[in-house]
Amino acid sequence: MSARKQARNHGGRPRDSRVDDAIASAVQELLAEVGYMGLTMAEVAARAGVGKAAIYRRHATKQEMIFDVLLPDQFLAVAPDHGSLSADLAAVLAEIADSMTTPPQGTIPGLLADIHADPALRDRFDRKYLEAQRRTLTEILDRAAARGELTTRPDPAALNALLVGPVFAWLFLLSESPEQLPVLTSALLDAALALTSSGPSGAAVQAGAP
Amino acid sequence: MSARKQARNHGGRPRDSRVDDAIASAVQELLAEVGYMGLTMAEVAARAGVGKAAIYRRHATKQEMIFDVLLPDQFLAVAPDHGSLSADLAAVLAEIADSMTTPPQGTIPGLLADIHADPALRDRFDRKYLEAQRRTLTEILDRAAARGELTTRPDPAALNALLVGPVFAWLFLLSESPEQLPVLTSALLDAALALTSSGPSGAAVQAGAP
Amino acid sequence: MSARKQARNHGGRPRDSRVDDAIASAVQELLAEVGYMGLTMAEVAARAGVGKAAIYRRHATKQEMIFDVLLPDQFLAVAPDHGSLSADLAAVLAEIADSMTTPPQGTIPGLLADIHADPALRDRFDRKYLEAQRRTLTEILDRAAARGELTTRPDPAALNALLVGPVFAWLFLLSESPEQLPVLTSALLDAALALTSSGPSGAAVQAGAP
Amino acid sequence: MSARKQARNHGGRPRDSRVDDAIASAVQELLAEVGYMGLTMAEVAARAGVGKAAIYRRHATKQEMIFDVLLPDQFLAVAPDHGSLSADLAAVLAEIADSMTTPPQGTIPGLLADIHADPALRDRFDRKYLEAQRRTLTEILDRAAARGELTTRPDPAALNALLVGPVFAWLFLLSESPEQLPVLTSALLDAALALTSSGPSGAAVQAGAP
DNA sequence: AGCTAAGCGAGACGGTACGTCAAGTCTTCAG
DNA sequence: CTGAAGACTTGACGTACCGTCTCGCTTAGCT
Repeated sequence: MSARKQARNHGGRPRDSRVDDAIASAVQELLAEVGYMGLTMAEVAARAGVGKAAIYRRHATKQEMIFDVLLPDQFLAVAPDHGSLSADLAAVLAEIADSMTTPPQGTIPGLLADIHADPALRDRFDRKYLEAQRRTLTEILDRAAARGELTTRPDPAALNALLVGPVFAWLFLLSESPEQLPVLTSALLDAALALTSSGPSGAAVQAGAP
Repeated sequence: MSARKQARNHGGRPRDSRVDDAIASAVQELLAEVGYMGLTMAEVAARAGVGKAAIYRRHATKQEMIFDVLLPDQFLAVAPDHGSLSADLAAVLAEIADSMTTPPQGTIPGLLADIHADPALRDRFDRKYLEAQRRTLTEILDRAAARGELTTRPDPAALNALLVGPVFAWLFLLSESPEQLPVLTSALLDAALALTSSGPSGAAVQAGAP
Repeated sequence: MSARKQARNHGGRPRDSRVDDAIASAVQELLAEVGYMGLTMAEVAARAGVGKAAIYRRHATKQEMIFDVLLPDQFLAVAPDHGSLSADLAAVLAEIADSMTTPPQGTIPGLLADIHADPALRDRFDRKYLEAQRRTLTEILDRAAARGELTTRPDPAALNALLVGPVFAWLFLLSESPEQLPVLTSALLDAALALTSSGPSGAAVQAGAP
Repeated sequence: MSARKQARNHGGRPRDSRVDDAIASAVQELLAEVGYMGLTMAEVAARAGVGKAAIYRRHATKQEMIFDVLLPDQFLAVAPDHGSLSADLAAVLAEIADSMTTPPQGTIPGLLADIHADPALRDRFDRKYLEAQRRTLTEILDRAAARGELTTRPDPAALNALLVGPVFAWLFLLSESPEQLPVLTSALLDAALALTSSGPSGAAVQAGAP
């Protein structure tokens, strides 16, 4: 996935997959030790017991390297049927929370900034994540519609933002403790479900016109 | 607010306030032109027609400078009574959306990363923003309670995350267009209000046990 | 002489001449310790207690730095009258020998290679050295002609090559000991004077046609 | 001559002599195109249609490779009797001039620098060239002495330096045109012969004491 | 009015990381 | 074992930026 172009399986020494692993491990360790900004390519190379050239052969820039290492290839790729809309959304929410709490502390904001700074990275992020996420949510909504659980069908992007955003905000904007995440997620689930059972701003209209 | 220590009112030439303005303008312009990562102190100084020392006399680091320039001193500081919980939340939401769309494109993620990288900046962010935000939300909830609009009182942090998170996600995680923000905010308002009128996980329980 | 452009004596912090000296000393020391090829900019900077940028502000490349440091500004610039052609030539020869034995062992061949590899350096070498050398030799020949010491006026370039070449060859092609240089120079002086007192290839003609 | 160790004539595939030629040609071409410093092993291999390993199997280092390719195996090895000292020296001079003008422009200074930087190369240079050169010059002087052409027998090293040095200087120190070399060599021959017919510093003494 | 401390633009300074590139070694597959 | 291909480690290069310091000058405000 990170390989720029896997050499035509003809001549030449093949890439050593142990090098990929060593780089990934070194990045993970160093991110945990020195943080996102403190990470240097020289240190990654040294820690991995690898030359800098071997890194740049795999990742065009430091930012791409971190991106490749931190972001797992599968993300919200599967949407197993849990039997109800509520259970499906809870599963999605759990996976979102997981993907934001597993990387070393403080790397997500750095990564996000780099993604916004580099169009190439942004494209890759889009194709790798957002697409899968959109697909999964659509599937879940389709199933719920088939079950007759939906009064109204919410905008997929809005639902996506509603699920991902608060978790991100809890962790990185409000700096609330990850352990207290359940406080958020249970409330969040209610809120999300509310979107599926009432008119598309009905509450607001009612509340705004007493 | 940005002055590190206003000179002992004794002798010496006073700070030139035109310098502060020139720096702020240069930062704004350059952020728009070259992006967050492309900003250099030398260029800011040159654009502002100012020496680098004059900048560092006012801001301890590059990150602090951007922080000082981008973040307005007032943010959610006031919570005028709009007559109903729904209207109050709508106002808050509007202010949040505004604060995230006015800075030059792509600066918010960079700023957030820097805030997470520097404890000093994080402290300032906390005191300047989160505190005011918490206070404002509490006030609004108090008023709503007094009006009898609350069935249950939601966790303030969760409500905060629910309001701020989706807007942030819409703009910076999903890269949806700022013009389409109303699509999100109207749905979001419904969802937020849902938290105030039903049991703390009632919907989930009901949906989970048909 | 090495300064690229001495800042208009207007604003800005002036160059610190101690930095120039520190660089020159470091280069000299390191050339003696690790040789021409073993010299690295990082080590020069470290030894001089100076940032690399300070070096590159003064010298465009590593090669130029060595050139600037090794080649004294004055070389064969003066041609004091020693009273006779022979004495003048002996003085020139002594200065040539001196300029080739004072730099750290083995730096001259490296420097010469770099001069041939870089047109810019070649130009500077030309203007700085060859010109002065030509001028000086011409002067000496003029004086000798005025004294009536010249039967024939030799080609200046040929005389130049005849004086410089053997010393260079002795030291760097044949690797003979510098202490034995007098063995060469005394013979060389005879040979050079021979060019001034006989017809232009007269000896060859005589020898070739006995 | 260039092979490091010819494989034990035991089993295995024999060296392909076409590879040697391809390497030599590639080096010659590339030296002419990109110069001494611009030459890279990767490019040599590519141009020769050969793997880098095949080069290193034949030459221990880049410097040795160039040395092996540029320096012909025979150099001043033979000293055919031309009938007179003058003619013999003229022949030697011609061969010297030839050996310095045939390699691609500017490679000689680079090669010389490398020889001084690497003791192993220096040894090979010594044994391959200087020895043969000394032997040849001694032979010529012996013949001249037998013919009675020598008033005094000059130091062989000094004579060597006197012959080689000016040619080198003309081409690589003064950057005079190779076409004009005859201007130098004719004068040079006179000067060299002067050493053989007068006292070892007689002219200098005479000139110095009028 | 003069003194003085601080401000000011300019830019050199030490330091540190980046990404590139070359040398020489090693590893695969094919013959 | 030779050969081509190319990945590997090592380490220098030259660039860029940060935050500090130094220069010569200007500008208030206290005495």
